[in-house]
Order: sequence, then structure tokens, then C-alpha cells
Amino acid sequence: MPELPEVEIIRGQLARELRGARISSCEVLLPRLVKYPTALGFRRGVRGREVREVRRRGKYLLFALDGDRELVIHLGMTGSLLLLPRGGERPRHTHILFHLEDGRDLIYVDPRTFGETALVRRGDYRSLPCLSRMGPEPLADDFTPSRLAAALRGKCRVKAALMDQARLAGLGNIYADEALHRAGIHPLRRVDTLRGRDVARLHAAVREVLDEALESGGSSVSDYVDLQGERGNFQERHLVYRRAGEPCRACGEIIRRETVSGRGTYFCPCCQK
DNA sequence: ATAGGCCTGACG
DNA sequence: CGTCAGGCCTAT
Repeated sequence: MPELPEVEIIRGQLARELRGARISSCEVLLPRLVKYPTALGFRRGVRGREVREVRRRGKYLLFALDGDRELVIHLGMTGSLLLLPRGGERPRHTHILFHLEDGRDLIYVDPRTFGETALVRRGDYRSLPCLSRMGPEPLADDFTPSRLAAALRGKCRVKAALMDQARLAGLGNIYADEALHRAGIHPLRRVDTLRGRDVARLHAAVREVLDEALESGGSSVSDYVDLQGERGNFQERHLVYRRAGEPCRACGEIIRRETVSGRGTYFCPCCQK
């Protein structure tokens, strides 16, 4: 799935491309991807609405529509949004189409169908528990090392904490592993063993890796493409993610893979303690 | 705090 | 055939 940098790239493109665009109609080919209200209510609710603003919270895209409705899209693991001229061939795994008045279609494509959409009253996220409990945005100006320290309370493993959206918004498996390597912290470390300097390094590492990924157009490990169908380049700069058996770019030690809280976790046993 | 479920596809 | 996949939810 797109994680924070990839969703942010798509958000920026949507904001530019959809300025003032109006949805003339909507087709839902796979109704279970609509979490709220019903597929019918969703289609009726977006019809005729103008897109006023596109924001992001964690990995969620939030489209402010005229009226007081907000369209919420989460791309799951393999979702993508594509903006195409109307009437062309539909990509495989197309599940939702927003037909725009200007003749373009905004298309939601998702092979694994882990994504979700909803149409809510603005700011009312009760039907989306993860969004309603979302932790702080790591790229916000007010995200300080002490905010990160507060997010790392408890006794869980630091990798699990970084991926917990209620603690910190937007990190997934790739950027959690990459940030931990940059900070020199082992993914299995328990958060209550981290010292002030560890938290400071992790804070810097999280922001740096997200910034660099944004500059590189995001990570395209398998499915990720932007609104124009273009892949990112940051996967070429990954230091650990999916590099098991290869040498660490910092020290030459062999990168290991272990399962941590159910997710494949990549780290350098020499650089990360 | 951790496992299993949801889905399809790529790869060995 | 089995393993691995960028995430979230629900149940223990």
C-alpha cells in the first residue's frame, strides 16, 4: 500500500487536478468497498458535488465536497487512483468510478480490495475507527521529539508502536523499517528501553525518510503508482526493506528478516541495537 | 498486545 | 505447491 509519502503525493496531484471539478455520477462495481453509508447512499451523495479541497490524514485521503459531506478514501495495500479520459478501457480491478463533468473519470483500482471508502458528514469519522483515533502527523511543524516520546509510551516493541496509527499517523511497514535502520534501533526493542537520545534519533530519522521518499516520488515496491500511473523511485534507496540476504549499505553485514507483530521486518543486526 | 481474517497476484 | 505482499478490523 501507499504509506504517508505516497498518499501525500497523490493528494497533491488530486488537489491540483480536481480544483473545481464536479462529480456528475458514480459507479460502484464492488459495493463492499463502501463502508459508509451504503453503496447506494454513497453514489447518490457524491452525485453533483464539487470537490473543494483534498486533504490527507495519515494514509486517508479526505475530499471536502460542497455541502457538508466529505469523501474518504483509503487505498489499503494495493489501491490506486487514476485520472483517465472517459470511455477508455477500464483497468483490471477497477471497482469504483467517479465520472467528472469535464469528461474525465477518477477511477479506484484495487487488486486485493483491502481499501475502503466512505461518505461522511464533514469531520464525523465514527464509521472509520482508525481515522477517528489517528495519532499525530509526523511531518507537522509541532511534531517534536517529546511528541514522539509520548507516542512511544507502554511496553510494546518499537516496530509495532511506529506502525500503530493511533500512536503515529501514516507509517507502514516500509518506512517503519527504514526509519529504525537510520536511527540505529533494533525493531524488537521495547519502547520503555529507549533513552532520550534514541527518541531524538528516531524522530529525525522518521522525518528524514518521509521527506526523502516524497522527493523521490514514493516507493513502488509492487503496485504503487501515482495519479498518472507513474512509479516512484525511493525503493532503489531502501536500506533494509525487502533486502534480506543482501549486505547492509552502511556496514556490509547481511540484512535479516524476522516477523514482528505479524509483519515481515527487515533490519541490520550490526547497525541496529 | 498479539493472532487471524479479508483478497488477489507474483514468484520460486 | 508454498511463501510473501505497502493495512486495517475483530476477537482473544
